[in-house]
Amino acid sequence: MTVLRATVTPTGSFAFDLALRYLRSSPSTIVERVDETTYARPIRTPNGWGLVRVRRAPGARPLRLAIEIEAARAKSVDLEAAIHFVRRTFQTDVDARAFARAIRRDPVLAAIVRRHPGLRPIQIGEPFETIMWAIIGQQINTTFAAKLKRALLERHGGTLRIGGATYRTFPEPAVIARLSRSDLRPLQFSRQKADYMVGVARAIIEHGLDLDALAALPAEQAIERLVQLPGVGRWTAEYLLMRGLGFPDVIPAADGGLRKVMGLAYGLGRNATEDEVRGIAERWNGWRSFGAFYWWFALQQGLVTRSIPTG
DNA sequence: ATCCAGGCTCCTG
DNA sequence: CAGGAGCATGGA
Repeated sequence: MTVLRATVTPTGSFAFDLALRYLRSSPSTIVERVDETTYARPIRTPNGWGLVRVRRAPGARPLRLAIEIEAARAKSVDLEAAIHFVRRTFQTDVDARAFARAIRRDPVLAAIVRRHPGLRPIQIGEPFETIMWAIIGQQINTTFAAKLKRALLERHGGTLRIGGATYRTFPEPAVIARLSRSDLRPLQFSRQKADYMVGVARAIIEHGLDLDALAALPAEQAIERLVQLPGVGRWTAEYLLMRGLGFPDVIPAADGGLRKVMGLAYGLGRNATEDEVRGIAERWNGWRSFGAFYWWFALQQGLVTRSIPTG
């Protein structure tokens, strides 16, 4: 059992406490263990599996993140992979000041950001976990979606044992690719969801679909490819780009939660339409993912109960 | 009870 | 090409 440590310095204002708060109330947080001070989860590295822990580095100003990775055997510990994972997950390398400048054009969003500076679109595990979560979450309420994800993890996930503790790892594409509809129906997945998930896993395993490689494409091209997969519509593709591939300027404008919270915040007196969400988000040009994430945060934290005054 | 959830596909007219 | 049913369950 070996532990290696490092620190990561985010560029600009970064609110680790807000990130933890979001994760603690998020239904997708199943693999992770998150408490008031620490984010922990198993990650797959080129050297093997390890457990990453992230905390605030004590006393550091400006804030730095203290990272450690622990593995069962010394040769499995991969500090570089852990650092990369943390930078990607918490989006520590983006220029947050440019975001702050950009959203001055929208006083409603700016009012939220002013009270909660330093939030960034947190990524969900590896891109495969993100797209599985997106498909799981299609149409159903988030409580039930969390139940399905937990069932998937417990039935088909792997296990990582470190120092007497046991952690579950999200099932890899090869595992899901070997399943069929009848394996997932008993876990309460609909036939469609089961087919979509197995189909995406098989596209990866059998047809060479490389989700990570999509990050190098322009957003519209990446979306165009993703929506060719059965069960992946525009919402799901945009969700993956924003929450799994680190695209800074993508918004799943059809999202029910966004339509609800933005309709309220912008004083429409009803849910915003997808077109209205896209229209408002044009004001965040270059940073739509950040804006969308702020509204999800606002929805989740109950920050918006009426139209937000902009005086 | 009825409607609708952090959608998508397939079918109809 | 717009509109609606069905999916599977649970919360409001």
